[in-house]
Amino acid sequence: MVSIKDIAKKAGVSISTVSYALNGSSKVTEETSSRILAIAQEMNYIPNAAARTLKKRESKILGVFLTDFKGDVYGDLLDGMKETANSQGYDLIVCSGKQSHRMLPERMIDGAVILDHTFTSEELLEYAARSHKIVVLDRELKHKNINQVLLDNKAGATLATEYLIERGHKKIYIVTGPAGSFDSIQRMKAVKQIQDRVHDIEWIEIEGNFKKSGGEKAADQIIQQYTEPAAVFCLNDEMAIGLCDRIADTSLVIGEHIHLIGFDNIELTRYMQPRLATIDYSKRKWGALAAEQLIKLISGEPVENERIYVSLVKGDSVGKGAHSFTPYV
Amino acid sequence: MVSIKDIAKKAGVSISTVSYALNGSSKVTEETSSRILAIAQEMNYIPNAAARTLKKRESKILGVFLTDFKGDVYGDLLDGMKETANSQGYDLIVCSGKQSHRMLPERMIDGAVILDHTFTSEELLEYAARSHKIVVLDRELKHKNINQVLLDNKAGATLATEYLIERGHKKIYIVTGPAGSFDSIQRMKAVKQIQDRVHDIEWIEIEGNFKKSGGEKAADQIIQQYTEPAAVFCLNDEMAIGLCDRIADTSLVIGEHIHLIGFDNIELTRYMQPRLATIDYSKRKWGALAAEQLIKLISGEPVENERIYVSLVKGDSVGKGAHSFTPYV
DNA sequence: TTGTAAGCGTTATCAA
DNA sequence: TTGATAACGCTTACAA
Repeated sequence: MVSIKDIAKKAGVSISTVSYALNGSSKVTEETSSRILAIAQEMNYIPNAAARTLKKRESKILGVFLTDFKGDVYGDLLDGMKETANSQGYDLIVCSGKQSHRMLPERMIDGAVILDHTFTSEELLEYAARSHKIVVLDRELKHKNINQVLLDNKAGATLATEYLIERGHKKIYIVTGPAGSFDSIQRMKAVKQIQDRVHDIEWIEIEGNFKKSGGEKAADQIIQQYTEPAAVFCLNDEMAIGLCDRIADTSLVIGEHIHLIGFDNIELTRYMQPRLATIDYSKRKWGALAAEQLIKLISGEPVENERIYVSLVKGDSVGKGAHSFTPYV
Repeated sequence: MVSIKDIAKKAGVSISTVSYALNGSSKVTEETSSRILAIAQEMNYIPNAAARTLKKRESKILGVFLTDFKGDVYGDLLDGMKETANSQGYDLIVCSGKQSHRMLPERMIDGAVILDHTFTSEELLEYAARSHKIVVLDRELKHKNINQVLLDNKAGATLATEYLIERGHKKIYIVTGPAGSFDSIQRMKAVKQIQDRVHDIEWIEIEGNFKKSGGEKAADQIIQQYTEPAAVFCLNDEMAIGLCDRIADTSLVIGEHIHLIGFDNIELTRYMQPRLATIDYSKRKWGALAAEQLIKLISGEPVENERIYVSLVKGDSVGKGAHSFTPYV
């Protein structure tokens, strides 16, 4: 491995001169600088990241932490993050799993974006207390080293629920996320506000898990209880897909007997028959904003918590209900 | 930031004793060791990765490089890789984009898995020459520091093509990948072998790009030329999906007028109407094997190139052709 | 069993 | 404009 020491020897200068030349400092003459650069090139010199990180106390790397690599939500989110990070001179790495948490406290990365419930909030606060910079996408956390970029869950859940009501449905199932999930809790809050306001509707809550299996289990219950058309708000698309799968095995038809809306507008929903109604938001923007906030945090700029806006995507998975002649306004 | 120096001072021992204790060496007495450990705990000590990496000349991190984060193929592949890596004491990070290439030569990671055509083969050989360890998933490359874990593309393409022929189709479109793609070239080789063998079939090749847009463009051509039912082998599922999208806008029906098979068996195909016929392989196993081979390479164990086997997934996207009464055997 | 000290490859301060 | 030199935080001979 060739180091600046080797270059210095070959060029007949000191290592500090080499370092300056390599870093484009104006302290060395154009002449020596270009001579050193040429030698470095010739010797196939490549700097050592660990040494640089150790000395400079920064790696210029941002880490994103995901619960797993499977989620369909992530593609655009990560691309948005990468683009922003790269444009500001940072590299982005994606990590998953308990083992990888160490990257942050061990200072392998300069900051972290969290979309991963395997981090407890206490853990994150601990890192923040050690002055590590963090952007959370999946919870609320107040600390000067932590910034939030959250979905407008409440607006989304309100849009979805009101859409079902507007379409004349009077029996509405809500399939929730797993118990502790922030997104699920937020979305449920919005649903409950509507429940308090609108009284002529039968509400049935089913605990889900944000995974396909949760939708399948919910479907089983709904099928078993089926007496008349009903609407279902799955708090994410993946469960809606699981639910569809299971319904497809019966004589019930989505959009006719079961009226379904999801949340996330993942790619797959576009290919469902009928098209799944859902809540959309720009995943790319979400990622870009998260990276931007993190970099600001790192450079000590002041940051405000941010919010990602959502919109309703209509779809034939929600048909007209028996009571659509008395629309809710 | 608390370092072993601080611990040493507080414990009244030397830094080397602290280091030994922290690393569980049997060179220090149980007594001092536990005292040191307690102090470290109390001081919230966390080791510095850069320093350790610099000194030990290894990071215990494996990198995977992907062309982009969007691909639908990656979830299980990465999970398989992560699982194997973690079980062997390595962390896994996922990188994408030209900028991130430096991770390997700058020794941030101990080795790389490549599924990313933004790396040229020359570039990879250069890294290998610098003794960096690499596993390639998307090309053939011969070097003692490079190992291949490749799909059995030829077997897959043969299965797919023969399936179309068996079902009695006499006019077969092939939609290829982008010009330089290794997978595309390999798959085409298998197709061409069949072309040489089976003569009563009309073959039409369309250049694609392995993306949805390629399938859409191919569809346009096929629709325009349409006179009688035809079969199409899209060299990957994504193009098959794009093709379906476009066909859906016409009066032609998949499985009746257009008989379609893809390659990859991505998640989405299961939700298509009708089910897309395709070629399946275990993405999880692929990832696991890649990680395993990379770790062997790093530890200096001998490795052989590996192959991932594939199988045919039938689907109603391929109906019977007019000539199915004379099956090809 | 513990301590001393060298060194991993950089950056950066201070003198020359 | 350049050079000596001291860190950065850690591991690991070798000495005590």
